[in-house]
Amino acid sequence: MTTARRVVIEALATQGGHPTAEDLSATIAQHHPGIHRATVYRTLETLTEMGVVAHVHLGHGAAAYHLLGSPQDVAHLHALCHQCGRVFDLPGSLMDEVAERVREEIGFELEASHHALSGLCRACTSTTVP
Amino acid sequence: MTTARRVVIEALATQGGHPTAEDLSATIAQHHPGIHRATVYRTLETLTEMGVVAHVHLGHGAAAYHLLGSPQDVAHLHALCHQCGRVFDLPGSLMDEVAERVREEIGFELEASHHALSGLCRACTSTTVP
DNA sequence: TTAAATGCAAAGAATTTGCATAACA
DNA sequence: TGTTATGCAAATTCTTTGCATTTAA
Repeated sequence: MTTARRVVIEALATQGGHPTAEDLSATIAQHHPGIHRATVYRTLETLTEMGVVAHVHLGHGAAAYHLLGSPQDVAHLHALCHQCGRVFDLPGSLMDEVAERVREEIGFELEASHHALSGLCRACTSTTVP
Repeated sequence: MTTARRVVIEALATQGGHPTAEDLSATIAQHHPGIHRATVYRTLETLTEMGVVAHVHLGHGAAAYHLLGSPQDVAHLHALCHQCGRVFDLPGSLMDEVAERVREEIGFELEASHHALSGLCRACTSTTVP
């Protein structure tokens, strides 16, 4: 447990929303200028392997990191509106049946929370009417 | 309809698998060295706006492009194994119920095929047993 | 002809890597 | 003390942009 790791975990615990590696890197830079971006990336990778954090792929590959097992973690899925970019939380059980079906059919073990779903949120749906 | 667009569409029709913009760019470079990478990217964007092609976000942000309405397009979803990286096709209707539920609950219009699902494929599940 | 598309080169972002140094156990 | 992690800078990879030129309609 090094300083950098403590700081990264702290940032994950503190920062709300769905911070990307770059977001975290930026936040950390403010309070701990000494900690290099590369270290943040490497630390996130290490912590992921250790099972302490996980990430969700939102749009365009910007993965959002979060602590595992934290109070606010309570397994949930994400839906990304590709119009306004907002992220909506969905119940973690939403895909249970789908996962079950995929498991039976092709033996694929779904990790539903690892990729966001996407589409249009209510607000953008109404705006988009041509 | 310009040369570049014809070539991009041709590449999409020809190239199997789930080519990324970079993949397409590379393929095209072999047969049509004149066509610049930037043009491929721009063309893909344009064709997307025109509704001719679409892309799926697989892992790490590398979007896979495909022609819309092509015979082999028949609406389907993708599941990405994050161990071996292979992409599996799933029936397009798989998420219908989920979409319905999300629509009712938060008014979110899901586009299930726009992001891949992810998890472990059968082969990797068995290999991973520690 | 005239607007739109292209090629080029260069700029950008996000992320990774090699290596010497520093910190942890 | 001997790894392992870090800081740094530079390299990569993927993608976008400005602008002059070409092309299609």
